[in-house]
Amino acid sequence: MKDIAADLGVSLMTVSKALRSHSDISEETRKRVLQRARELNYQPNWVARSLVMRKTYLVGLVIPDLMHSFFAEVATGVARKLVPLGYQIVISNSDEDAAVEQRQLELLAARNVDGLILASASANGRKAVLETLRMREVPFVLIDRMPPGVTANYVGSRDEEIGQMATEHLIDQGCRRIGHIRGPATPNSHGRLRGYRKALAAHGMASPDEYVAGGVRDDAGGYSAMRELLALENPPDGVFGYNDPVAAGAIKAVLEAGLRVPQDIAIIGAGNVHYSDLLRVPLSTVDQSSAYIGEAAAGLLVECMEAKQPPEPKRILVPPRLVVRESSRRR
Amino acid sequence: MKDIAADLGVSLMTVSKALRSHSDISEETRKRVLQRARELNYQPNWVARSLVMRKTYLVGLVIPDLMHSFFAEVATGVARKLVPLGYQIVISNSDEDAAVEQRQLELLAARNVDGLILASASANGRKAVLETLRMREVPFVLIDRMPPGVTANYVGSRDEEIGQMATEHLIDQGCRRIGHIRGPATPNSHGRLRGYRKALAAHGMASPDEYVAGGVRDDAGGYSAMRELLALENPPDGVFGYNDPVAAGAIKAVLEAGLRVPQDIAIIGAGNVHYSDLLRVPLSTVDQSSAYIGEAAAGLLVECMEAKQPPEPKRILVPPRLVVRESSRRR
DNA sequence: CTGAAAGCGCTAACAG
DNA sequence: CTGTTAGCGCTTTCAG
Repeated sequence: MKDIAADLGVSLMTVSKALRSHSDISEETRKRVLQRARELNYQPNWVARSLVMRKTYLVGLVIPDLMHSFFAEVATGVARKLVPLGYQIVISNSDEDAAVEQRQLELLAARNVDGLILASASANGRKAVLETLRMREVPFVLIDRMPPGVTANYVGSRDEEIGQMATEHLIDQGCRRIGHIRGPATPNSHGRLRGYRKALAAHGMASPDEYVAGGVRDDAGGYSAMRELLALENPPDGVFGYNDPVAAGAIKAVLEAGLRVPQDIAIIGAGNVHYSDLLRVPLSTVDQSSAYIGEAAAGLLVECMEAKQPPEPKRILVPPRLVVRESSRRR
Repeated sequence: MKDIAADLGVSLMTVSKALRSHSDISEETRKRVLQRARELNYQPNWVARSLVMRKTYLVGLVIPDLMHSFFAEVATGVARKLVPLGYQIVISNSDEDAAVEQRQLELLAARNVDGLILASASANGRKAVLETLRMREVPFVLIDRMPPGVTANYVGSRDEEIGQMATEHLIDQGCRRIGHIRGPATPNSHGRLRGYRKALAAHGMASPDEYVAGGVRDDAGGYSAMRELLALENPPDGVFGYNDPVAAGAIKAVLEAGLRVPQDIAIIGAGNVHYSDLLRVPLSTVDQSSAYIGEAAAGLLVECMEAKQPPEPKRILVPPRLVVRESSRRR
């Protein structure tokens, strides 16, 4: 900028204003400045600009696992919304580790990101994380995981409804002994479990404790949990898996045991990961609009970032949608 | 910082040095400063620090598609290497669009990222992108896609070897009419095709043009390309798909046609996406160590960022590894 | 061991 | 319409 100013014999301020098409600069000077800037291949220094403007156009996205198709989709949705507005995304993999997450959040805050989207790994109770953010007055939106008893912006799915929908569907397909492979000890997992129980109760069906296995989140976990279920005296004839990877692992176990899906055991998952259709048996699932969750969270965040006063926290719950494929189709 | 200094009756400089455990500060003052900093919940402002230090601890990662399991793995590898060193990652989805990519790169440069890792969407010929980076003197490492005729840091896989390995394997399994579903017009795709041809030639087998279909990169593309192959008078009995999604789509088409995999048609892909084992028929593949590619690229980048003089460009080619699963096991 | 001065590259506020 | 002054929050340099 200094160079441009010197070359043109104008002041630094004139250049600064011209470059940002500020109103009070004559058309002609502006053109000259822009011209020279192009010649010198000048690009404004965003670090300096951020410092004085107190705005970095950086948004932090903290998720537990990039490789999980759900979060990759969320990230894509977030980007789709934010990039056209000039923001860039700093991504952090917390690896399901609360300590890592905490450190990353502090770093992001120290970097003065304009906002944060967080799928917290420490969702189970620990609220310290959120305190930090509030103290620093960084606008933030939680996704997917909502620590109990906090009020904050949140975008997620209706877990109880997911569990109910999946279980109802299995009942509908004629399953009489329905099992569940549950997720890790998180609110999501509890919600889906609750939905599962509720649906069974509504139909006057039993839900023996031994039919609920797991506490897992990936295909390896689903595989071994399913093996436990298969070892029961009277194994289930329908299983609702916490998520699609778990359900996929379950299918693998069933087939390995020489049984058929869905004829002997019907299986349904949740999440509609993009490769569900390509699995051993195309997997029925409850879709939770992952990309849309990302977009909605980003939209909410933009509102917060643009508002002078922090607006009232909002909750957006995306309704689930049943996707029936071969793994549960019995009639 | 000003507050801490005032509270303690020392100068701003003393605080600054104490906080960074600079050597020439008495143990005692340091402790007092640290103490007060904790009380006030002080966090250094990285924007200001970046401005004066000319170092942001930000690394840009530009990839064509986060949802593609390969790039998600690469990103994970990059993070695993860089985060412990205090860097954070700004991620950019170019969506396979050269213009978007160009704009994002310029933004990242303007942000003064310390380095860049780039899987370029404009790999086919256009070198303008790289010129930009060199002009700005941002250290960068290319991954996965190498524009022809440039010398730059590069980490990727040996595509020709991948093609050869896959094809040899099919030959080995007794396939006599081997087809290929090729990828889009990129160096990678050409390399794999070349490897395919080379392997056939080495065994004195024909590679009729009609056996090479596609120009696709995802499962939908693989599906329709396979249907073309199946419509031939004398369809192949073994198919090498450009990547795993393509191969998975091909399997779907074969099964739908009432044929068996691998008995009627053996299929192999490349990339070893993490769900390969869960597909309709567990998919044989050529592993290209995606996460390792990310780590290696990050390592190379760190070298460049830390060097005073830009070091000689290096090329790292990760050797492929055959992973045999059911989709190609015929004996 | 401590601090005063200068400046990173830029912009907001106001004066000409 | 243009320019001057001050300062964003921090660090480097060098003098006490």
